Amino acid sequence: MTTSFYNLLEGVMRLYKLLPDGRRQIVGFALPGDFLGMTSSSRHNFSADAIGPVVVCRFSRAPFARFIDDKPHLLRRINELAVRELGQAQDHMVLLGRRSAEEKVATFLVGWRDRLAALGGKTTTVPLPMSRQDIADYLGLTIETVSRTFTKLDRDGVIEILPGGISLLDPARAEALAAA
Amino acid sequence: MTTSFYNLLEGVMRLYKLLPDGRRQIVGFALPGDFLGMTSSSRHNFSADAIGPVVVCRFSRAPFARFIDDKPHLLRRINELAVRELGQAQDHMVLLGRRSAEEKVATFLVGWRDRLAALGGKTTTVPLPMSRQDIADYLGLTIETVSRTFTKLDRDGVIEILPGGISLLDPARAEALAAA
DNA sequence: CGAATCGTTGAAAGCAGTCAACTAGGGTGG
DNA sequence: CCACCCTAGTTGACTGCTTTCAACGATTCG
Repeated sequence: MTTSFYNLLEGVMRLYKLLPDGRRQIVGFALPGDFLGMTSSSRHNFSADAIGPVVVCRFSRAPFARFIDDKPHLLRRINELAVRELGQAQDHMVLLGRRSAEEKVATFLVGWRDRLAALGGKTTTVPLPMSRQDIADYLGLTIETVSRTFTKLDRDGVIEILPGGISLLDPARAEALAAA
Repeated sequence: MTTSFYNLLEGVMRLYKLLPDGRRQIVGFALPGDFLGMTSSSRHNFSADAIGPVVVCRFSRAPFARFIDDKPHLLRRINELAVRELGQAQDHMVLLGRRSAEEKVATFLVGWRDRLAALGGKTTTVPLPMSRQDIADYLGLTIETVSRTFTKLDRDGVIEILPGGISLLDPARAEALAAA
């Protein structure tokens, strides 16, 4: 596995791991600006693929490592990035281990909105380029449970289901469900 | 939170996060040689405490950061550590999101045995210094489910429950359940 | 010897999973 | 143009794994 480092410039990617029997856990979604490839270096079946068209900036591993050696400043930056990702991973463990389906979905929607907002988008309408199966595999649920929970949040007036996304009708209530 | 870095020299610690309502997720156990404090720097309620007596080597954050700046070599080491932890975190996400209670417990026992073995211990008898509640909060289960699963594995001849630990009677079967 | 804590076990409930049918778009080819 | 199919998503009925509630046993400690 001669993987490389990537900088995602445009599009959305899913990062996941597979069990031998096919069960999948998506460990994260990547958005433009995200840095990929740190973790795939270590052993284990780690995969990433695009959701829709993407533009990436690819760095061969070895040359990149050499390049970094000369720039301790850059290494620090990489390190901060790894630590941030580690923190996000820990947050996600809390979600997977200790939250209900409704909390999971609400947390996902609010978090996804915030990430898109940070890239400079509107905050009420939230596009969801990934499939329900992707969301299910990210939240440790089944596709049916995700669908039912979306419907419930819609009926409750928290969100409105739109083609290709949702609208956060009641952000406060959604954030309450996501309360960390 | 002026936390510091720590190097655990002796003993066992639990690292966890709490939800506002008290739900707890243990994100990892630390053993001698483990490096703590990278993630607690970032915001969020992150806690760590000792399971039994511990000996740690403490580094104040600021001086340590300055010290590192002069040693790019050391920074690389730290970075590798962070990446390794990130990989473990991803493995644990798979466990929390996609595995059954029995698989979770078996995976935990095999993994814990391997970590102890790496520190130079026997491999058949596995001491478990943490409580059932700790194990439950690590695996995203309840204490009752953990207890029942232990009992089941015992009845099935996979393990033998001992005071303060277990014996891996059938490592092959346990590893099959933990199959990653 | 209680009192307290930890762990185990049982019975019942509930949340999410499974199985299956149905709907809605979207693309293709006749 | 429309019939057809294929995929994604929704919904329903039911199952079942894990949780919840509760009692009991074991060990420790004051």
